[in-house]
Amino acid sequence: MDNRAKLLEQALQLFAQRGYDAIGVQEIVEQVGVTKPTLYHYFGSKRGVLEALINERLQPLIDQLANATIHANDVPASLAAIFHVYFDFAQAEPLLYRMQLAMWFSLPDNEAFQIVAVAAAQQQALLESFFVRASSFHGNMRGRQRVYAATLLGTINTYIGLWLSGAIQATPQIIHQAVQQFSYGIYS
Amino acid sequence: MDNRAKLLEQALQLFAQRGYDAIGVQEIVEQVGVTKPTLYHYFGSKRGVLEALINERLQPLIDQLANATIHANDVPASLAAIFHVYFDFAQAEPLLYRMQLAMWFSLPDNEAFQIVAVAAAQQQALLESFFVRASSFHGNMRGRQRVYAATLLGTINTYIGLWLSGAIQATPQIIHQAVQQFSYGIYS
DNA sequence: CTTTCTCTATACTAATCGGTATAGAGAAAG
DNA sequence: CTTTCTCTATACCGATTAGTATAGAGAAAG
Repeated sequence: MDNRAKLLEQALQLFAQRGYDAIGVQEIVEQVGVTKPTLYHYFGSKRGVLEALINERLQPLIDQLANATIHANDVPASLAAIFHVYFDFAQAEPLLYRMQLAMWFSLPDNEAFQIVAVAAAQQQALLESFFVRASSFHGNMRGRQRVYAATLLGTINTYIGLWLSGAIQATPQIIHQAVQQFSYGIYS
Repeated sequence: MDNRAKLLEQALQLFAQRGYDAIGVQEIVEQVGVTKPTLYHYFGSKRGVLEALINERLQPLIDQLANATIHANDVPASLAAIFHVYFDFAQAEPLLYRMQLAMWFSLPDNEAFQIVAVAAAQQQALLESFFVRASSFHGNMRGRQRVYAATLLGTINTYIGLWLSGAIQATPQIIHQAVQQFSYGIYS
């Protein structure tokens, strides 16, 4: 593992543990065993470190979400697929997901929020366009894409939060229940 | 308004805008027009400022929640009351609620999280004991208080998030829908 | 053999961080 | 009139912040 990858990994560990603002560049390079110019060579700034982390490691989630939202003819099946994408990703990258979640809930004027907001907007857009297309099959969805997308993400994150804290397991039954719970808000 | 109240109010504005870690003590006192020893006289530390904010301004939420969770014989009515407590409080103190929410989602080793965690644990405890008492009327709830409390808070925060962002209004119909959506995860 | 390019260390900057020692101003109490 | 208590300012503390100027080591290319 080269220094660039080591720095990225260590930054993730620290950001996910104490938060972006609470971590100094010095602490990252010390734990890797290099010095600051090395970090600034690869990433240019502290912000650049987080941007690289988000762009490189969160991209698979976006890609798989794009895949899961292509078809909108079988809404319940697509919803299950979407839940699976998030659960699988959170299980594969728990630290990254926790960090991204914390930053998404951090405040609008915060630097970390602004960086994560780009990736969050992509997810929101994919989900909204899915609901727009689904509305050609379910008339009562029309014009509610934004609320649906946000509620869906809220439900997903509630369950992932429960899983991350060890309160539930990520069984197919639980995922099914989460889908059902969200669906109740749609079809009613 | 005395200096203590001014400092508290300005700290809330800044914490809710850019986050606890991103704000320095200097910035708070400058915007109030006093100097650091004044702040340290009243609060002892930066941490003390946030603690005062949480203890004094978040207490009404805890109190009203305690009220709404006393009776557990009519579960749907109590759930509606709980949702109302949160919605009313978020409407009365939008900045405080946003800040508390961001800190609750910040990471466990973060200082702000540890301060908010106390108040969050009180809410969690009130909700859990409500579900425990409700289980004497609904047998299938037994042993699931923790998951129910977390899911309920997740649903509430999803809807409050939607309201804070202007995507929905806080109508009785919306609150009813939120209660129904959460209930689906319980009774099934 | 020389030049060029990539990477990394030493040593530094100005600014800011949370926090404090000291002192004084003003009101209250004796 | 004096003492005491509450509050606030000046001026400072050592530590840390993000970021950089300079230089050198080592490999690759000519």
